[in-house]
Amino acid sequence: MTVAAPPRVAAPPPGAAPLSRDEGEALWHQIARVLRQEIAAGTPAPGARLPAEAALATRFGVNRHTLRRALEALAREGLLKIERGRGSFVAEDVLDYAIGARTRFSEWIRRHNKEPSGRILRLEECAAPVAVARGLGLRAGARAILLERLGLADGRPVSLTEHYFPARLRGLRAALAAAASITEALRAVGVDDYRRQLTRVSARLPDAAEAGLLRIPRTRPLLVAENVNVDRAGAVVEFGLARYPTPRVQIVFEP
Amino acid sequence: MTVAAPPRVAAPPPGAAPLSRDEGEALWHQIARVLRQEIAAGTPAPGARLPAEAALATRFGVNRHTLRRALEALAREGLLKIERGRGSFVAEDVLDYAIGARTRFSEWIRRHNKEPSGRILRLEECAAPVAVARGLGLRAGARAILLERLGLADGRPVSLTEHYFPARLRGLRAALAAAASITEALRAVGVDDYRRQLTRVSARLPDAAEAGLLRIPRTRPLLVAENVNVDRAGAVVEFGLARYPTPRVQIVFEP
DNA sequence: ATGCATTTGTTCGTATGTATG
DNA sequence: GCATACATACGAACAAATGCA
Repeated sequence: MTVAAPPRVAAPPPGAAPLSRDEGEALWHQIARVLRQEIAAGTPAPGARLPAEAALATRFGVNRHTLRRALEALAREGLLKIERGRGSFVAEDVLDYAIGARTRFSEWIRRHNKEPSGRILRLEECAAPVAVARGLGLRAGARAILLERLGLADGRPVSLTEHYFPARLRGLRAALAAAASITEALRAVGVDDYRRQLTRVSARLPDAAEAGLLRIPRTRPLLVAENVNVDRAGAVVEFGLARYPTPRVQIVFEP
Repeated sequence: MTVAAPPRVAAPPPGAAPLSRDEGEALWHQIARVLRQEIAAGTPAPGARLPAEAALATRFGVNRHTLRRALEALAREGLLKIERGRGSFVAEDVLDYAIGARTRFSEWIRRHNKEPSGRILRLEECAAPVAVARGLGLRAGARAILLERLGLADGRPVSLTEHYFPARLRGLRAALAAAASITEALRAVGVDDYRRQLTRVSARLPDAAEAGLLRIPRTRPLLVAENVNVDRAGAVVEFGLARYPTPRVQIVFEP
């Protein structure tokens, strides 16, 4: 009675293991398992876009509905982010930056089981911009030492920081050039302890240079954190201006 | 774009008080004073773009150089932000949101000498999304009470918040509908004190609905703060998800 | 500014297999 | 055997958001 419709419309998967169409595991469940495995293996990488639903459906030889069920499941698990009109993206693995703790960059990165590295972009004496001078408690245009640095975790950029120091810290510039960390350089000029006094957080879109250095599109906001560090006596020793790419980095505050 | 009559270089000002060309106060100084007054009066509003320099020069009947001196002065004062190729903008008056303090919305706004108000957008029982359930310490899909609210300061939107409460707090939904504040509603169901346990801050671009409610362009990032509130015994009583428009709002951590 | 291509979201309809009573 | 309910799977078409030239 029924018209003999073609029962097998589906194309076989090209290279990978074929899906079982037996009565065992549902197709969408098998697909989710395969994708979950691939994401865990690192391809596609965090933040990367998956092929379009139509393409994936073709790859697995299923209808788009079936594939969508698999994606929805992964999105519910938090492994994917689906954005209408744009595509599906592998979730970023977020680096929590704990404010308040006396954390050095390398410690922060290592706590997330990643390898820290960095690159000094600038180290110079300059006139402090207005906002910086206010933070450092200097008059506008006063001399300051500026260190700009790109921080990486497993080779991926995660921070772009400007550190301003009052010029009264004699020898600091040379110490910064020689030392492996800011803490160490400060200790070399007699500041053996300091703490974060205040942090102000905002966000904005990156300019072309920032986007290039941090390897993000210009539509991805930066978290911008200004902070003031003081020594034990309460004197300001550093004004920091850190830019973090979202959503790779989050700032966490735990009183 | 062009105003009524730009025929001559030194046109008289159209509607406002004329500038004095005596040897008293410099023209650019008078112009700066007028603009300062207008900005203080609220038009143009914070964040708004000023007319182009050429248009302003015409309005005051002065050369563009003269006008630029006035704008530069205002920019140095921090009242304006001049962006090459884009225009001059009235500086946003930043609302510092102090994290860590036990701050209620109305207190926060009043501390900045503005009048707080708000609008409840949603008040309903729903299944907690994954991230929320994790924050509340519930299993995924558990029932929760959701309150979504738009916060305003002097009529301008400054926050868009979702508050999730565990359904175990019986009667809370009615209390929220009746009470003027969340603190009050919680007290009505027996939670007489709570504190912020953790705050996680990120940023992203707004979707169309968020941009509309907060009255910002879609290219202006939001600060997104997730926070967990616990009662005196340490039990979670609220999971909050707040979205603040930048740069109108900054988040400040002060340990 | 406008239109176009791409991509996800939604809603129809159809068919099949399994479990239940 | 039959009716029902439910999950699975496929097909087509359209709606809506996005990005780009």
